[in-house]
Amino acid sequence: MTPVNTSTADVADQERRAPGRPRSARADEAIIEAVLDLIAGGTTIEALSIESVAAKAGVGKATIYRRWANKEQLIVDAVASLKGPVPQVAGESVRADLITLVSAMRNSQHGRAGQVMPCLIPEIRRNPQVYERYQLAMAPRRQVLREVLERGVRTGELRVDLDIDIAVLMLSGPMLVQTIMNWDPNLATDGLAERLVDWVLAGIGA
Amino acid sequence: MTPVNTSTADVADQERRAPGRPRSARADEAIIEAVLDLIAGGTTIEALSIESVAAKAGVGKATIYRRWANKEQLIVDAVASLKGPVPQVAGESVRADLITLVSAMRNSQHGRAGQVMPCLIPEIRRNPQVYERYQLAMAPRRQVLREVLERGVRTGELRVDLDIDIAVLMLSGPMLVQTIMNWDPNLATDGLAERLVDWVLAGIGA
Amino acid sequence: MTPVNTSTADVADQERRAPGRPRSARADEAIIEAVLDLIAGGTTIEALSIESVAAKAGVGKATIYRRWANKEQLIVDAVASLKGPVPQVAGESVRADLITLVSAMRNSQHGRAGQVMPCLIPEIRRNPQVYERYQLAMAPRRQVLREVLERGVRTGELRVDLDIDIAVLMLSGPMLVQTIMNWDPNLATDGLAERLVDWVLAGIGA
Amino acid sequence: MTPVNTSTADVADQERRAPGRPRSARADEAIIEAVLDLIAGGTTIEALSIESVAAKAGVGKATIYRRWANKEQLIVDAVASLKGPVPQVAGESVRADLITLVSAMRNSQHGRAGQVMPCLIPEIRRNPQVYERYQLAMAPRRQVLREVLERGVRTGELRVDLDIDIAVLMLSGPMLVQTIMNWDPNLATDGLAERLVDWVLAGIGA
DNA sequence: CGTTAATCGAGACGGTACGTCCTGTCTTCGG
DNA sequence: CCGAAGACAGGACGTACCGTCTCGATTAACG
Repeated sequence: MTPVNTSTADVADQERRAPGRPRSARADEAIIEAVLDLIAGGTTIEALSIESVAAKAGVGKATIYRRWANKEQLIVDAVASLKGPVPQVAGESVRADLITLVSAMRNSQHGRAGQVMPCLIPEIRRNPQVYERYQLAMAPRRQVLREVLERGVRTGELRVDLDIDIAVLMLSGPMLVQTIMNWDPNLATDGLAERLVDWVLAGIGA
Repeated sequence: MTPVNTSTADVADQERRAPGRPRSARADEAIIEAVLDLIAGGTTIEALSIESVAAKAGVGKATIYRRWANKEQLIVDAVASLKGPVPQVAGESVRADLITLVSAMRNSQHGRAGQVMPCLIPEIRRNPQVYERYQLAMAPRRQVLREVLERGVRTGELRVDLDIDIAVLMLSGPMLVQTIMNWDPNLATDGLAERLVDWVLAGIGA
Repeated sequence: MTPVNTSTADVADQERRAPGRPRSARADEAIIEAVLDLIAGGTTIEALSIESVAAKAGVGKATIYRRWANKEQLIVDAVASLKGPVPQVAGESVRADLITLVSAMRNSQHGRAGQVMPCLIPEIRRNPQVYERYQLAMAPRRQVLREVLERGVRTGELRVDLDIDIAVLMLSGPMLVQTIMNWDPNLATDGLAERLVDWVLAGIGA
Repeated sequence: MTPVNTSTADVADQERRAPGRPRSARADEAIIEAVLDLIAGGTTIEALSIESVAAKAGVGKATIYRRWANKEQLIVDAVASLKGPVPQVAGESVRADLITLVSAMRNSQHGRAGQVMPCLIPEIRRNPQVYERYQLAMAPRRQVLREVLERGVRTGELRVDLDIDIAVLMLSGPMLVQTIMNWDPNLATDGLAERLVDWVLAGIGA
């Protein structure tokens, strides 16, 4: 109905520009920045009101609603905008690379991103659009992890019959539940990456 | 100030009953049922309004606020009410017991509980009270897992230098992220417990 | 749909009171007072916002909308509340009584009522409900005028074939257009009542 | 600041035309027509939005604001555009001429003009500019009435001590309040002009 | 005949108010 | 004292307009 989020970028492949005054890129930035500042400043995600975002960004409410249909869409976009760069690995030993990646996973949960992501979990479950967007943002990170594992199989550092999917899950899952939900309060996250990787490599059998 | 959650059950050890009309147990049940029905029926946790709960339960708003201080407390209690029994293990092989427990973890995420729990994650992070309550509910389940692992170390089925905390995290984390967030959409959860347990036992090193 | 303006006074003839907390009489007064104060304070009738009324009255917006469906209804009620008492006549000479009544018509257009009434004319024309209410408020005043004229006919001070309706219109119309619209800017309203009554009594024919 | 209402017509006496593209006369007409259509179509004057006018006229909002500073100015111009011709009198008897003029007053309140004029009363009271403009539009009509009355005094048809100002008010006021506000719902406006003129000529005294 | 400049339509901009909904508290009555 | 019912002050929602602005395109007269 309302042409929400039909930014000029989306029609960049067409020659013709939309009629009327084009949307302000400054407004886009100001709104996203306001969302992130407010959340980082301690505002709960459900206490985050569009009105406060508009006020903080120095923007009319309509300017927000012209771009995003609701709060969730806005927050998802805001979060997507602060995903740091995909972590790079040294490529020497598989163990070192895995530790790098698992540590990066922990670190990405600090700062602004870490405040916001857990709040999106209910939305991820319920809204397929949000879920898809989340998977899209995660894909390159997961791919790096897969490549390290595949390299390990090739170089003989890892078992030849390794199921990559399960291995990715085994390396990501524990660190995520620990950082996101503080799963085991007695477990420090500081040296956790090394311990996890070593145990995963060795297994726990006798 | 307001005697929130001072239900008759909490003062059952006292001889003296409170004066006046006792609280209706039917109201308690109706309210909890209304919350669970609404959430299972697709209502977002932040879209869940006390007014709709009161209407669905056929109860006045004050009757709810007399028992719970706010929405979160109510939801936590509602969720706590549907925790199934702590899973029992056969006690024969460690591997079989672990599979039983990890599968139980998956199954508990189906039905109404599975709909509700992920919605609490933001609350768990923010509200220490909710977090404590959640840990309390999880403790017996985790304890069963620990005991199985400890038994495995004693019987020699598991390595003697096993770090129980890490092992618990490695067994719980992957299953949780997969069931709660649908972490890897290409990964079926059906035989996942066996595969996870086997990989954890064996490790992925060459 | 919403039970607007179903105040307790309207069901006073019924024995049974409405369930729930009764509406606050203090809120009623505060709202009406706020409207009148704002208008008297120079606020245009179309610039008068429900939000400003609520703020001035120290009342939630919902408390206003619970009683009045829209701004016009509210203003009409506010105006109706400040209609002064129906003017009393001495009853000696018809001329003196007519002057009293026509002067009262002028005076009622001063102060707060005079600021508001003209603003309602568009509404009076368009909204039958508002029109009816206006006629109701005017009826007793018009009745007094009719009675003076009828008495004049009986006592022989006025012509026996006098058309009362036309006479009322002739006495009211000129004063109203002059006070409401400032019809003739060169015409003072000070001694106007006497001049009008005398000319009406005498006619302008040779 | 903004050159509002500096239409080409206003500078017609200057030799030099303004540089750039001249204003579109079609836009002027379309805007005025849109205003009148909307008001005649039942839109309240305060519900009349510039946006709806622009949409109906197929014109940009700026094209309206370039010509009129605000809504009131626009409406006043729109109303002024539909004033009919000043009524002409036969010049035979004063009574017949007065009836003609008073009837004309009634007729001018039918059609679009009659729908619009009452809506301006609040504006007339508040805005001196609007009031002046209104008086200007009324002046020629009032002048015709004055001339008939003065002629009546000269020819002896009216009393020599007639106060023309009061007489004009007495002839205009009743008809206006009756047609504009439907002052007395039991009074038909059909033969009203004759009855009013006759009563005014005769007076109501014994 | 190309420049210049004000116009056009369209529509985004920062705001304000709308009327609705919900929050957590309160105030009434009857059980 | 508890129950339902519902009013209370407050505040966010998403919509509609306000009056201003910025676009690319159009349209004359001037040079």
